[in-house]
Amino acid sequence: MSAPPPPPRPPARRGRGRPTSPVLTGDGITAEAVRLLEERGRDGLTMAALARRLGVSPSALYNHVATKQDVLRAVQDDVNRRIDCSGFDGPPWDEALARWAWSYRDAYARHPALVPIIAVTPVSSAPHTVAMYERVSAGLLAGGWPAHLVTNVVVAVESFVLGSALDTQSPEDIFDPGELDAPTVRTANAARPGGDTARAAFDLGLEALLTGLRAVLAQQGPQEG
Amino acid sequence: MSAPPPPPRPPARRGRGRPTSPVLTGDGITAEAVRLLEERGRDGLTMAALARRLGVSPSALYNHVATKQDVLRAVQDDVNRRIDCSGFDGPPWDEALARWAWSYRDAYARHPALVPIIAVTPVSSAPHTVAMYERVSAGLLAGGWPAHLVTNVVVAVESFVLGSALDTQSPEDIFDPGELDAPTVRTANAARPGGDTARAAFDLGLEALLTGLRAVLAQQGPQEG
DNA sequence: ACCTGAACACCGTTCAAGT
DNA sequence: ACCTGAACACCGTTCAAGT
Repeated sequence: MSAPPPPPRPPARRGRGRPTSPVLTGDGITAEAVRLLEERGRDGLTMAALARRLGVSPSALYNHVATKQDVLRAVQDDVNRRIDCSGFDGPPWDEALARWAWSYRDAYARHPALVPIIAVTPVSSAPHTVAMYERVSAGLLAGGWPAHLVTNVVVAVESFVLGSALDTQSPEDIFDPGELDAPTVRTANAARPGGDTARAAFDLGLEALLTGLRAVLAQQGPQEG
Repeated sequence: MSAPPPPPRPPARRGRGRPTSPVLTGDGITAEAVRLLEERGRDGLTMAALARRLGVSPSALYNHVATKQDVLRAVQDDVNRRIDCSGFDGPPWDEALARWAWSYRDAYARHPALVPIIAVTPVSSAPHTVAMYERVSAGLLAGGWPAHLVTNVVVAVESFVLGSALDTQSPEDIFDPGELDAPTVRTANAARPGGDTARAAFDLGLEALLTGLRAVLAQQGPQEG
């Protein structure tokens, strides 16, 4: 058998004979990866799929990123950039924290695949992520929190937010015991109001968490400003 | 080239000529999967690795499980079985909830790969998981919580627990801004006490959450018992 | 410097063939 | 009924070769 003719190629984007601007850039890869993740989900974001949408061969990506993990980190930073930290510029810390938490949850509800990554990824190469933490930390400090508790407050709220973001993905019947014997679970399910149940649970938990944090802060006594 | 001789095989576990008890069982696969996950982590749990440790070819597993997701679900239920719900048999609901939350967090800190799974997996084929929810729900109801809030309380605490379990996997320097400009983040990092920082954040958050939940319950007024 | 195409060492899963 | 071994359609990544 002779080799089949090469398949038709997408329109050439490169110049001929002389160096031109590169087809790919790091930012272009990140932007396309965000779209791909939103459209096709975690399993849809493959290096091959990403390359195809960029009109390039998979190996070309490796001139711009070292690994797929790199791409995910960049996507992450891009998502974090859009989280609303504006509350920390004026309103009281608890109100600001609530606004931040809602925005944070909504962002990761759209990108649940990123949850296991942010929990583990160092922040040092993610400028927008660092900027977010800077604003949140400054707001808490200005709100009267002692410096030694600031990071723990951030981590506690963040843990609740990320867990809640995962919960938004759960199917409606997740607590249906099926054939199994669980009368109280059935009772609680039946009594739970319909609608956006993940939202109701987040609302309850966030209110409780903030109430408790206010109590903790009140026990600390006034801080130096 | 002639085919190379077959490699030496592990000691035969099967009888000859007559039907014997099968090499594999669903429970045996689950138990080995738990060990593999603990020893080699998420990426170490492959169907091929699982089969090798069971002395069997990968395709043999598919006589007992439909997909790898099945294996993960069974592992999950096995992990949930060991979570401590004993508090709900006597102590007040808030104390019981705290004990449950700590035990739950510790279990998933050992199995962070399962976190994205439990958040999304229906409970109907997981008997130990249902039994856990049954005890927790009954304890909250007995503790005075109105039925329509029970599931939301469970989900809120669970979200915090699972997010915190992921946080236990974060590297020590996760908040180090590196070259980036983030003075308040630096201040907060420096003031944060060393030791088990994930534990300190969980402790703070859980205390706050429980304080807030007590306040929510107090507003509800007494319930029918 | 940046891209292509072939290749490598894996995945999870299917299926005909054996006993 | 339950296992083997070959095969399939993928992965992420590397690398020599081209311009």
